[in-house]
Amino acid sequence: MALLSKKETVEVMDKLSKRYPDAKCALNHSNPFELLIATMLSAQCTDVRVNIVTERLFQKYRGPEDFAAATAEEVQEDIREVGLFRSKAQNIVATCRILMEQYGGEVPADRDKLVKLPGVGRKTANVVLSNAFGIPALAVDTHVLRVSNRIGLAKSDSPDDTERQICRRVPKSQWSQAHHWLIHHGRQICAARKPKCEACPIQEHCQYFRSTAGRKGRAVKTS
DNA sequence: AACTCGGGGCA
DNA sequence: TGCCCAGAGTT
Repeated sequence: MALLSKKETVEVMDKLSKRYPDAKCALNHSNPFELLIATMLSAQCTDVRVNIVTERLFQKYRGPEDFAAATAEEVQEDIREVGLFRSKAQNIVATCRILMEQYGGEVPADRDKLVKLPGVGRKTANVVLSNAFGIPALAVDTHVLRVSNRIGLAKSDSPDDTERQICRRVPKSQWSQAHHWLIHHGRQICAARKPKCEACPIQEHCQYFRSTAGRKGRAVKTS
């Protein structure tokens, strides 16, 4: 099965953008520091209140200097309601102290430096690089991998290869948004287990849908 | 590449 | 309960 054509790719991105106009959610921070913290907080968190908690957090802590001066226990209490608060509070405080001590209170626009921060991995680093600094990086998680391969935006089990293939077809100006569209689509519609193909905006472009049409209800291997 | 830690959501 | 993550860190 061939990859999507350039023209089809443009149409798919257009439809996803119209379907998920607010897909950026909590990650819509142009400020690199707030984006970094918001991304760390929302990682592995499916609680929609994470957006509210994040905004509230930035009311209290204005910058890395405020987090660096706080205790992990204090921050933990501020983010308690969205879960995973223990390690996250520690990581946020530790990361901010490093920012203050080693990077002059600024978030480094460098992947190697970002992933050395406690609690910051490859995916968080890519989100910050692409969204806050406009640096070519597209974080490929399980959702992006699955959706991309189903619709023919990529054909690979490797996140790195998939990233390259997507970046080769999607205009650079859409990289950061494409990431959120694909993730959002993967959670809301193109789920691993029971994909809601009947509600899919890009159904006619999807190779997976064509290959499974008329076989609804049957267990389908998805990965 | 495979495994562990981690807390919540959901069937 | 068991299974699954808008991951990271370690081996």
